[in-house]
Amino acid sequence: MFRIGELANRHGINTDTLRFYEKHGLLQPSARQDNGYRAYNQADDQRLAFILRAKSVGFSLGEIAELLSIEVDKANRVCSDVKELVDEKLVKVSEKIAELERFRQSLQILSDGCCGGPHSAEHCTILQALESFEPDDMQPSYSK
Amino acid sequence: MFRIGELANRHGINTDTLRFYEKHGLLQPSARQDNGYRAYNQADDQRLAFILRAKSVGFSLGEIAELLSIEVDKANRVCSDVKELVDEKLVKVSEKIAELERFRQSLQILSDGCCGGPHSAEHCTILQALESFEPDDMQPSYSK
DNA sequence: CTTGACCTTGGAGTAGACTCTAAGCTTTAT
DNA sequence: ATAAAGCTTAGAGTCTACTCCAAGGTCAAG
Ligand SMILES: [Zn+2]
Ligand SMILES: [Zn+2]
Ligand SMILES: [Zn+2]
Ligand SMILES: [Zn+2]
Repeated sequence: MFRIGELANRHGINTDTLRFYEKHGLLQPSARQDNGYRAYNQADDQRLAFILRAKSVGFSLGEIAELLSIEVDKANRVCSDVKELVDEKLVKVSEKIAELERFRQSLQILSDGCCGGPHSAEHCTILQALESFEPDDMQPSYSK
Repeated sequence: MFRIGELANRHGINTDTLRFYEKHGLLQPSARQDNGYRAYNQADDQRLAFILRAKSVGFSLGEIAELLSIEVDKANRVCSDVKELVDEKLVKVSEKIAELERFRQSLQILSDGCCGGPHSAEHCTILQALESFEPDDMQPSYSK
């Protein structure tokens, strides 16, 4: 049995984070001590490890909640349930990468065109581009 | 001279967004009509276009404010001032891409290891990985 | 017995970029 | 004349993932 500080410490996180996860339904301590302190057991520790691993591969807390709900009901769930979540996330991450890649390319083009020296900004190609390019000539940001 | 609705319409944005930009110092209407309505002129229209183009290459509103402060004082600024902002952003965007690429790779490995079929989730390699692998060791269940 | 570390709670603050609401005035169309 | 559309303001709400704060209870050490 660990108290909140011990558990937080073992995982290198803040006690506030643990209370935050609790409030959002991700991790309830399995018991309370007589004095009201949260009491976490081995299973809680493993659940937290699961949460942190899922975070480390990019899942949001909301997505982790879905993953956990499958995990605790494994026996009645199938691979496709799990893989679907992973693949949906893969799509979201890939789309975000694609958007950032467009930004990167546009910024690189902007950067490459500018001398970067003590040249007056009145003729700076970066400012000129931002002043007059047509939106279609630049990669538009996608709106969700 | 345009009223707020017209300007918003011409640029495909919301009037609230225009008021928001104003409150945050990005775009002040050059005048007010007698009835108190905001009156935007051609220069305001161009400044808005600048803002939207900068947004489309990934700049945040705070960064756009910096860009604008250089733009309006072009004569006393130099290329390096401008390029510096672009290059800093390029670094930030590249870092974010790198992080997302790591997520993508981990997710891909997770996805590849799972059959995705009607197989019981009790033996799902994705759940097993999240339950027990160290984040750095995330590997497919089979080796290629 | 007091100090200090650790725990409790509810609630507020942060960042970013809007988006919406309420209450009310102005203009346009019927 | 009246209703719809558009404008005004200040301020609140949204989303994500914490992080911090205040006021106070608990516990081991000196
Ligand atoms: Zn130059
Ligand atoms: Zn330049
Ligand atoms: Zn399977
Ligand atoms: Zn599986």
